[in-house]
Amino acid sequence: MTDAGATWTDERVELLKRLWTDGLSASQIAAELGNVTRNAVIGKVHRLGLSGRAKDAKPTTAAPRARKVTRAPSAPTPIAPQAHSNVVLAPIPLQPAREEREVMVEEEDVAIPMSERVTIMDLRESMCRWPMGDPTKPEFRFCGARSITGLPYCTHHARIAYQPVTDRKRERKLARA
DNA sequence: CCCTGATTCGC
DNA sequence: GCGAATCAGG
Repeated sequence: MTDAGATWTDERVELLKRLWTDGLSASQIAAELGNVTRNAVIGKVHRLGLSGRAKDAKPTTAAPRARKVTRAPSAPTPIAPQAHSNVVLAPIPLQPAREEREVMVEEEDVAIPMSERVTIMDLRESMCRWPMGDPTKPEFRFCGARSITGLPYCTHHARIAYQPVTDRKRERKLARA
């Protein structure tokens, strides 16, 4: 790949258009595209002639805050994935090789407070999008912890997601001597 | 302080 | 055309 993805290809422009029309904020889109800042996104949006998108149930500025969804305890509303096909798509992290996976699951289980897990409806750009569980099931959740600004994951999951596949385990052990 | 989009202007 | 810096605001 000669270009590191930091160029406006047709695909990226299409995604940009779709996300912008869907009401996502520039920074959300930037984080989703990767390798671009929110300024770049805004600049491109204006150059494309898209500004002020649909005036649909939008307050004034800012992204649509997560809505609180009330559901009856006896009849939990399943979250249908197909119903939100044009909303935020969670980037599925690369699945590490078996050795890494053991470590990953281990740490994940320990470090994540269940109380912070959120559904896609409550997911915000500033929240960790680490997918948990089967996306086809209603129980599917995201980590939801505070994400690093500009990254889709919290510090914990960013570590896991972006870990170089090289010797980090040995490094850790050797470092504590 | 967190965030939003809008504009300018050097590249 | 591009986007960082800046501006103006919630």
